[in-house]
Amino acid sequence: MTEVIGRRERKKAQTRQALADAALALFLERGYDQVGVKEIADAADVSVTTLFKHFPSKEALVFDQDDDIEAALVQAVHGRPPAHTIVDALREYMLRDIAFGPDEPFLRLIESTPTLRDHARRMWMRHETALARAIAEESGAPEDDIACAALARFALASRELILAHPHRRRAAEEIFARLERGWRTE
Amino acid sequence: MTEVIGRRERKKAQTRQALADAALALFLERGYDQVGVKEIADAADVSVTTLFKHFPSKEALVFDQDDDIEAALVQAVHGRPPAHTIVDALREYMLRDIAFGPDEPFLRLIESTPTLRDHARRMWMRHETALARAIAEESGAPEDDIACAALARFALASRELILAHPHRRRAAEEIFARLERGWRTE
DNA sequence: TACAAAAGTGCAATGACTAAACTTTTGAAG
DNA sequence: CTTCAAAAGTTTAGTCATTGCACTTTTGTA
Repeated sequence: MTEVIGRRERKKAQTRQALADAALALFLERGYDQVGVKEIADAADVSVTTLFKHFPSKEALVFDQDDDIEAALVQAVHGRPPAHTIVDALREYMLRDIAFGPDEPFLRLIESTPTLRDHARRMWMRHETALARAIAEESGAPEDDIACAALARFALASRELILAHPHRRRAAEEIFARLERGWRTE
Repeated sequence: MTEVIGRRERKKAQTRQALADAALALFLERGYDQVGVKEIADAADVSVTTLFKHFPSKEALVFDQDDDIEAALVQAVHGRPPAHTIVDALREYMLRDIAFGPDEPFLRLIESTPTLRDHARRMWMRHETALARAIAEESGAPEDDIACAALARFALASRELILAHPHRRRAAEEIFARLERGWRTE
């Protein structure tokens, strides 16, 4: 019983992966709206019903690994180097995420599909409260402090802006420098 | 020919209004998801197809007068009192909008319906570029200046935050005071 | 081996939205 | 007052994502 993952879970993960892969390939090739769920299910050789057992929606097929992000985000704030401010930590997280993040064709797919754009935004904003709480803890403010909530929201909202900018590092530095000035505790 | 608006346009506006009214009444009574477009069309005594000629989507029925906002927003920045900074203008606009804005049951409807929440956010964010341009013009920055874009985005994004806060005026003042500090030109 | 849970299937339905072809209303020009 | 084209509306039939239901197959385990 050393290997907890049996054939069952492996197969499950396999079909899930097959679905995500098939979907992404088709989407990149012909565009999100030009591909039906039926086609994706066929390509992965499962039924449409099964597809929806693995993914709650068509959009979710594109954002395979939403999880982990929240933990990483909170960790970035709590585990930052001692010399760094909270805003520093947020800037560094964003830069790291963007560098190792998604490749260009993928970004273009999302950018050019309103539904996916929205879904991506939602995905990020879903972590807003968790991030706000982490910030509040670190700065000793009450849990529902409005300034902390605002900082969390603005930091997350800046992601899209940074991604859209030709020179991402510079954009991130500019934005977070201003946030730093506004949220500095003196 | 002094009155440019004929019976035609009046009738058109009438059906449009009838649809919006019927929709809102039904939504408030039974909830957004519990009302089908068919019902709304019936209540306004038109066909479903006609409904979609007037409104591009079911959600749009709730946000009847999206227009004007953008103009007001830009005007708030351009026409601000000489002593006011851009951030002052944005804060005042938000406070004014919230004060004279939508009533509580309406807000609760939107708040409690994910689809509508998203649509509202989209609605506001659609004015982001217009606002960013206005800010850039007023501060003499290049049209695509990243700091101006960020300020526009953050100001709009703060709306939801302020609305959710028990003491809205205080929340707005706190947030915009920090934006002021970050975006001050010295 | 036998059995229950999990994974998958097929089918029918719902509900938002669209296209196409057709009818009625209305504004305006002759 | 008639005529005519555009605008507003209707019907019908469809597409597409998503869900519920009843059923079969696979797989882990007692």
